[in-house]
Amino acid sequence: MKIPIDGVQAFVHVAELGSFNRAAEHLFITQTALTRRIQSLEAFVGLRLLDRTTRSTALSPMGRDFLPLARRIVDDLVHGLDRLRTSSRLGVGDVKIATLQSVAFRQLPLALRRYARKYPENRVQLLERSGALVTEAVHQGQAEFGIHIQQDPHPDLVEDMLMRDPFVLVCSRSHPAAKLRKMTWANLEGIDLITLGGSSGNRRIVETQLTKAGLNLRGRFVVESTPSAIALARENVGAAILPAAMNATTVTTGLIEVPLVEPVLYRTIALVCRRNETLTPAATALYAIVKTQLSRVRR
Amino acid sequence: MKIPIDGVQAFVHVAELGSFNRAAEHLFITQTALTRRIQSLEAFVGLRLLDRTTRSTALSPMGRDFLPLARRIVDDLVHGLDRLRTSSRLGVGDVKIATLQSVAFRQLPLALRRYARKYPENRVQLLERSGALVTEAVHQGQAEFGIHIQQDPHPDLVEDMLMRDPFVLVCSRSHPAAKLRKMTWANLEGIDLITLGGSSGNRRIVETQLTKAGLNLRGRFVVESTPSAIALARENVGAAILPAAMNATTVTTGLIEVPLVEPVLYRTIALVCRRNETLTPAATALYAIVKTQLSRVRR
DNA sequence: GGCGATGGTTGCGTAAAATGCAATAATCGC
DNA sequence: GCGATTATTGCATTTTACGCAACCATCGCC
Repeated sequence: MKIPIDGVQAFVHVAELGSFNRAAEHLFITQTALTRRIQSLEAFVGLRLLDRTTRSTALSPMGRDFLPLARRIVDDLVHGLDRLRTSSRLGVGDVKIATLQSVAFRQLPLALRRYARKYPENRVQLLERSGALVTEAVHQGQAEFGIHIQQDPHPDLVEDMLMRDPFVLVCSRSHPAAKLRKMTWANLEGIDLITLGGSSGNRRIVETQLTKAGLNLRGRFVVESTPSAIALARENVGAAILPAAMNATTVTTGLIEVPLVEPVLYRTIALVCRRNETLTPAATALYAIVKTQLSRVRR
Repeated sequence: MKIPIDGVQAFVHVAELGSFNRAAEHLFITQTALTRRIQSLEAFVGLRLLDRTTRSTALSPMGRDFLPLARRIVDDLVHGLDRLRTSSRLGVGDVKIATLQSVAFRQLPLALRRYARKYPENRVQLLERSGALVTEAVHQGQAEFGIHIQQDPHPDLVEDMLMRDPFVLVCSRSHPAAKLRKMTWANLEGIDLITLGGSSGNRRIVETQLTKAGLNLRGRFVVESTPSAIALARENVGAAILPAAMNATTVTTGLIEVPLVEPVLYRTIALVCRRNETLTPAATALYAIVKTQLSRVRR
């Protein structure tokens, strides 16, 4: 019992154009085929929808009743499918992604600019989260994919490494550490530290390392975001332990960046999305741009 | 570029049941065929709508977007077609017909009773008109068919004769004419006549004949409807010229009916509908009942 | 950690449906 | 009446859908 959708479509066209021939043209089929479609439809429903003489065509009363519904169905179908098709061809649509706040304001803008130029129609919504909240947003489906710090892999999620970002000590030119070529974690002893706190993912990594180095001190200043940490360092109230990828700040703010070694500690930034879920074309496109863009960032 | 409606339907079922196997069952096809339908649809739109692993099936983001629309389309289509089908099988639906007022209150009730018993769901609307207004109502599509007095055939309409209804003289028992076996038109001279006026179709016929008989008199009383004419005759203010089919009145009201001869004048009652237009099943059914019912009325 | 059960996919032959061409039929306008 | 226009039908052909069987991947279990 197949659905005679072609018949319905044919019916709508004939009803609107008042002629089999013209309708056939519009549908790019022969008028013969059109007749057959109408016949199938009428056979299917068991009544005549179009009263046709050899000279003209008109709706029967039942056809008149059916036309509005038929028209709506066909329109919905054609437009709906069309929308899907164009979205697949052009990557049209809205995207929602979750990202670390630090990445959002540092590396992402460039990627978003490229994306915006390539797909001027599309909108992007950023969910700026810290630490595990990015992962959570992706997991719960609030975002199509996320940019987060790589962690114990969750079975429902897939990660895709973007870059390994070493931690450095950021301080003002006049800070005692500013003259060093590098700095060991052990030597941090006695230095006033500005660290990231809150639910930051960096926090977990850094504190683990500090403890390992025998420094049980938490930072003297604990802030919630990178921009605040930099502002404090600029005031020379201490030295901030930050990911190197934040380093553009050193250029624009005149701060010094000293590599932290023994060991070099990284945070690994990765793209994350749900396993076995196909992204929307718009998301796929953004994903690709973010990936090439962020993995080519100098380290 | 055929519309993959089967794919859309399959998609909806899979999305709702969460399983290819179950969806296939519901659609009474093999699961293989179902896979193919989904594949066609996805190929058509160019993107994945269902993310399926070997163990489970879920909507992709695009699929989620598309589902509501798809569901509506499929529902509309199935229900719409189904409604047409059942209406064709059972003659379901409303009917609007135009009829002479005289027929409406005299012959039609019986036919409508039969119709109502056969199709208890259906509603019937009567447009009671006189004379040419019945024809007009049909012609303009206000009624699916009509019961009118046959006349010059209009090219857009088709008539279907029901009965020939002779005119008679109706008068009270005490009226001078009540004793006659028959009455010629010429002999009407000097009798006070009750005739139908207004836009009545009878009026035209009767007046033509009166003129032909040399009686230029219009009726002494001219009324607009048969019931009024009968009421006047009952009061013995004159004799009414009426179609014989109205004769039930003689039984219930004690009036006498005298055939009018030389010539016997008929009004021909006919069904009328638009040429080349298929009636709705409901109308077809009513048409048939009216036809058998009214043509078997005794003359 | 192999193994059966479950669930989706693919190869291929067959059946069904849609299509187009050519011929036919019916009607309109001249 | 006759040519022009419009819908329908016969028939051959192409296209599509379908089902079976084999296959592949994963889950859960012993």
